Amino acid sequence: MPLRLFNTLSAKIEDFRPLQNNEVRMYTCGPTVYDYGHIGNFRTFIAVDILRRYLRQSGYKLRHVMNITDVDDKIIRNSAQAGVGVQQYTAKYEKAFLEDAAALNIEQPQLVRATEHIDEMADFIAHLVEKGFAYRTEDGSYYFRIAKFPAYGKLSKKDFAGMEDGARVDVDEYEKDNARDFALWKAPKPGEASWQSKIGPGRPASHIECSVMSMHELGESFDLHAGGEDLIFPHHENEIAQSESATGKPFAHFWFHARFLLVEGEKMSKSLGNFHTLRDLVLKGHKPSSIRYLLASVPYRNQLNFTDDGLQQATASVERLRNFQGRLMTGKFSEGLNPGIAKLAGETSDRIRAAFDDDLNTAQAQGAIFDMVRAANAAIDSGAIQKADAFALLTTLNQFDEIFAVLKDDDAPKMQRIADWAKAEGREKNITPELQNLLKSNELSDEQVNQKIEQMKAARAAKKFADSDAIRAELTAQGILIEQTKEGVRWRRK
RNA sequence: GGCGCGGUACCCAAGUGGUAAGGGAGAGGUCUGCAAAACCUUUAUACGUCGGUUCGAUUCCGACCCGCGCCUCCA
Repeated sequence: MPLRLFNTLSAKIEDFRPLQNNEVRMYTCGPTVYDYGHIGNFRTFIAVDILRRYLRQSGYKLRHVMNITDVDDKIIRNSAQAGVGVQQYTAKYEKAFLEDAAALNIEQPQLVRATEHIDEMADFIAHLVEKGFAYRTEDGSYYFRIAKFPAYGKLSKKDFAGMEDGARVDVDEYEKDNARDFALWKAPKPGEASWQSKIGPGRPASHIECSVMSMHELGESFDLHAGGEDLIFPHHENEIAQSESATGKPFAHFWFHARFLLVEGEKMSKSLGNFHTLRDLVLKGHKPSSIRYLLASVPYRNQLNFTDDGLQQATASVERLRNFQGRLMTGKFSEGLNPGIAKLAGETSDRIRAAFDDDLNTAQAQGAIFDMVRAANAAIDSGAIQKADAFALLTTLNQFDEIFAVLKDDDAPKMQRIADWAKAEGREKNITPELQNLLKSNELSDEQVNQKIEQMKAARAAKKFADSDAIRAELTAQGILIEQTKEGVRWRRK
């Protein structure tokens, strides 16, 4: 069964097949690096990451490009306020974004930057002017002439016939032929970053970079273009208009949009005080894996309500999966195979695949894996699991985690890095006791913990329970959770 | 105003024209020197309200109520 994906362009769920052979070419509208990334950003990028990972798991080769917008109005404004150059300003936030994405196990696509493609953009605009799709105004700005592209509105399902009334005309844009015409290139203004180019001095307007860079890297027609739902209009609509006018060919075939999330039931906004960057959340003591899991839990086209409670629940779910994995990896199983378990693992694997094939239904995939966890745990308890079974179960669990990417327990070092950043930035007051508690578990190395556990085991064997309890208490205080099970002592970092 | 999405148990959240996945939380239990953890079991006479279609609707249609999104910078 092929992957079926919702395509914003057709407004339908369609079979996804690459245009060329087995290679998927996709482009993501990446961040504008003017501030630290917030969880809304990361919901989108995690949705894309899930798509990306699943395409690879499905056997496709992948060419995935994402832009970094490193010049725009906000950047110019903020860097001026901060009193640093645009370059220096964006470098800082690009680095932060990439670190945060990595903390969330978001795989990094090939990156392209707007400021590194100024010449290509100027060429592209010149070409549009030649073909009559764009025009220059007296101040040296360039605009796209919407009247020349009748399909305008096909992505956002807007009908622009006779809809010019109500559109505001910016003071700076008094020379536009039509109020809906959008900027391709902005003439220089005093104090703003500006480039020399074959179409004159200035800087690229907000939509041009994605058209130019995506086609530059992926070709005039490519498979998939992704971003947040807010980009449908005007950003992606404008990209389509520019690109298809320039080439006369269909631009992206699939348009993938992630829905906005809510925070505590309301739209996330700075004024409501529910605006969370990833770093804020970590400083409050939330693990990156919990955040990723929660953001991945609700299928990308549904509204996701991001709450503190949800984060706790996600943490518990991840723990359960990790415990299950730990049981399988450390358990002592006899040689052999139980056909019932092999069947369970196989069926679960199919269910997971079917769930992702169904427009990336992550919630269904979770349902499948937890059904397996429950049945397999019961089987372990009853002694029905043998070595080959444990292996089969782990294989299915890994299949799940190749997409979800939450099993590996490396939260502590990631959180440590963010704590270190807070200190370096003079934000140590934002480091909560909750985070400090979690970081404690990072202080002991695996060897140190194992040593302590050997001491504890020895004390228990000698029935010196007071001694063993003392060691256990010490480890607990260090954030190390001890589990004494039939299969032996297991531990993990809290 | 235009276009669109959603309202499922205490919370989060899938899903289906034939009477409801999964997770969390609660309760009970197993294991254990104790504890913790882990594990198991259990928890919706019905899916916003009211009508309609149907042998049968939570699932289709209509109206209404409520929440949310886009139309303007925003992932």
